[in-house]
Amino acid sequence: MTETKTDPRILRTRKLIMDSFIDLSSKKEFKDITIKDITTEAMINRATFYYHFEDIYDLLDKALTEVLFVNLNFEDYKDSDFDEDTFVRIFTAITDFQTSLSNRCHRGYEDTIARIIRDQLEVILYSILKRKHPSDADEGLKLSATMLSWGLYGASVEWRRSSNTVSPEEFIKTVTPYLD
Amino acid sequence: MTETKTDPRILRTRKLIMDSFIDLSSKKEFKDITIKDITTEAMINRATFYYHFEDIYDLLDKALTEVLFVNLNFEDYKDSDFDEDTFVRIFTAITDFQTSLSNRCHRGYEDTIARIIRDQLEVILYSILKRKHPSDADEGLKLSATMLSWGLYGASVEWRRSSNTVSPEEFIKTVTPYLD
DNA sequence: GCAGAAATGTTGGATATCCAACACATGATA
DNA sequence: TATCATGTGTTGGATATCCAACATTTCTGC
Repeated sequence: MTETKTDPRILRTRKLIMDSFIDLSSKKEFKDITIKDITTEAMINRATFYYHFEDIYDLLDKALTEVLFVNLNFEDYKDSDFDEDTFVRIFTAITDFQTSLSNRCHRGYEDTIARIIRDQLEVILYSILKRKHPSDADEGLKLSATMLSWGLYGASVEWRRSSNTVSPEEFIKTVTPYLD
Repeated sequence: MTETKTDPRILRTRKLIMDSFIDLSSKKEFKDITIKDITTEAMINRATFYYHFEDIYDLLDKALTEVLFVNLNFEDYKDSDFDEDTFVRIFTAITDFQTSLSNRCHRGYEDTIARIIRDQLEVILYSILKRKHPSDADEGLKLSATMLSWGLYGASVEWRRSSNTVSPEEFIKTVTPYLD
């Protein structure tokens, strides 16, 4: 393991910035949030922001990735099998994430959000597949993970379109019988 | 004015420490809270704690002073006269403060808390008296402030003893007619 | 009582953060 | 167009914070 622990100041500052950003984004449109707004709320210097993030889009990216990662709560089932329960939990995490975002104001960044969701899914799905088929070629596993992540994301879009007529659990369970 | 603005890192760190302490003190007895607990929660190094506070008693003192200061909300009436309304508001702030403390676990530190309350009151009362009688001797004003602060604190003890049979407002209004 | 563990304080060198200043871009106003 | 205000991004020197190590005190179990 390349375990090189990061300076706690870095963790703390990133957390302060991300928390402030998430907090602000529930009060303002993303386009109206300035870097000064964020650093003021976070009680850190503006220069320090640039020590951690390229720009505000980089922050958007990393903050959403972080939130989704927490939502997915990977630790809970990283050792479990690729069963229906795991599948349902992942799907529910996605829909929860999107619901929480719809309360904030990220209009115009749907494509960014979609990419973040698929990227995170891909990483997780690959690690599960890899454990199930340790000896298989990486290319095949990676492509499977990619396709599954697109599929899951697509399903979440479809679920949103059906506007809550059925719970995420019910929704995804209608397809799990066809997966193995 | 000797306005020398303090480094924002200092303000931020003190806030992190105090907030963590206040948070912890709602979950544990004061005597069971260690400095490591606080610094872990605050995400700061233990050595940094000692950069800001002598020890945990110093923190208790400063944290309670800060909370009481916020409760008193001095800015709101620092320009107002020493009328009944001001008097009632100060008294209410004290009882609110003590009520909030009774939910936390500071048993055994009643004397410390009492001293903090009187000290804060004294500062505020003196500034109000000084504005009302700018030309009077400081000794007299200071002694008046001291006596008033002891009196107000004593009234709050008496009010707590009467265990909520009457609101703080009603309680203190019964004596205001005798003050001028 | 005694030994081990855990908490308190302290220190010097390493590093993240701050500040002030700067150049540049953007948008509003006249 | 020109001007002013506001936001973005960058830099070098100053400073708060971190770390690891240490000595000391206080707690805990036997």
